[in-house]
Amino acid sequence: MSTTRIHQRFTLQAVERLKLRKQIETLFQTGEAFSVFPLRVVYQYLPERGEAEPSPVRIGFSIPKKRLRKAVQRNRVRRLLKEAWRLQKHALYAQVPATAQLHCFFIYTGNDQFTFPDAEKVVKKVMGRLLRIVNPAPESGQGETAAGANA
RNA sequence: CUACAAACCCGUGCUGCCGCUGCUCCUGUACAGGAGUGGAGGAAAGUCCGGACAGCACAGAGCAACGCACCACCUAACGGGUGGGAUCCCGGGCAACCGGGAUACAGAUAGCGCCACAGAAAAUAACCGCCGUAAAAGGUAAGGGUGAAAAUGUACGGUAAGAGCGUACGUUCUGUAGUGGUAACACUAUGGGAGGGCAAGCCUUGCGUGAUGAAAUGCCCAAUAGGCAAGCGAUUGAGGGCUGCUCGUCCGAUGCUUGCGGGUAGGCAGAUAGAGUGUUGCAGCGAUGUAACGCCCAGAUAAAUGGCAGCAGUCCUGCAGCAAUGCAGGAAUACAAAAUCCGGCUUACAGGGUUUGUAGUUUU
RNA sequence: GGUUUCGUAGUUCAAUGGAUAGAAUAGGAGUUUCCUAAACUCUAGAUACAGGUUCGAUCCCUGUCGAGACCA
Repeated sequence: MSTTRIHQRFTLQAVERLKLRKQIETLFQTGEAFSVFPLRVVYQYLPERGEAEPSPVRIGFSIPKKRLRKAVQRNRVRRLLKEAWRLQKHALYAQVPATAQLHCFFIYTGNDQFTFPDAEKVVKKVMGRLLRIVNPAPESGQGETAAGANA
């Protein structure tokens, strides 16, 4: 299966990113969200995916112009986030079932004081939340969140 | 050599690991893997101008609106640039003049409007004064304080007192002629006229502009219904054709408008070889043009060009050294990233280089 | 990517090119009250920045900076 072929490589290819306007709009209309400063994460858990979707997760990044006016600053933050996600994504990929797909969007709400260690730390925290959403522990009540995303 | 100013140029490099993306080739299965090779800027920025390009009627006329405003040249074009003229400012010089800088530099004699306070008066002037007279009426603008600005400066004549009222020399506008210059303009001669300022108040004159912008535009695929209701209209023309109005003109009947309900919104082209760029020669004071030879130099689309580490470079500081330089330290290493593409302008910018000019110091 | 509007006290708004930029509210001090509120008195506080036109600029012009709104 294609999932296993890209399993252990630290890549971030086109099929692993959110690229379709329609997918993004449904994500923002029906998805749920939580915040881990300086990120706001919008996600949606899809229990089924088509044949043309080899990746278990599709990810998107957005840095609003409100706080970071210069394009250079926004590019810098987006690239740091992409890099941190690229190096940590396999923990999540291993937990998503082969038939499901998670759509996920990161919105940056901080200022321009942002370095690569910061990005690694915050992505690690977000990863912990997403792992509980995808694979809820039996004793916790996180299962209804995934059920709500199905509707 | 140092400091300052101006113009122009540069504005990090190498290695390792992990990634993104365009093109070519190879391997297999739509897609993936491998190899090779390209992958942000001087401002890519602000969006302030000008174009290319695109469809829109042949993109047609008038008004309105908007823009520009000394002259010539450059340019695809420009509100940009180059050279020149005029005026003003600064420095030097006794002066002629020299050097540098600035200029939205058409018109105030087309008209309207405005000019606070003060002042008699702020633009068809008359308070004091002067003349005049018995007193008035009247004449007058030399002198007076105010104010940013006060009715052409000086001299002589003239007069009751005065006044461009007259004359001369000036200031300034303008006509004509001559000389120089492509021209703006300068100089000379001569005629005529005017007398406050503001046109970045309205405006007048001359010149120019079709508006809309790649979310333009064309094509393919998917989806679909020839849906329901109301209204208008069918050559006596509903409605429309991308500028605000008018005209002209064109299209126009399975048509148009409104409401309800429903569907699609994915991809390709546009889109990266061009007013391109490097070197040398020639023409020109210069902007620039031209010839030969060489080069190919981003093309993404929820949006690539990155992350981490090491070494070096440049700069600063300290120490050693006559010097070249060496050693140590430094979170000093900027401003900022394409979004159809070009030409400008403006703004931001650590540090460095070249040339020219000015000033100072040292040596010969 | 493009179009467009606007910047005045801490805040909401005024101000034909003309003296010291005005008002409400918020702030500070005081009077009143046993204390607070209300009321009254006093007080400090601003033309986004840089040039230009003009005798004189919040106003007119130019350029920056900043804040919004709109266009599928």
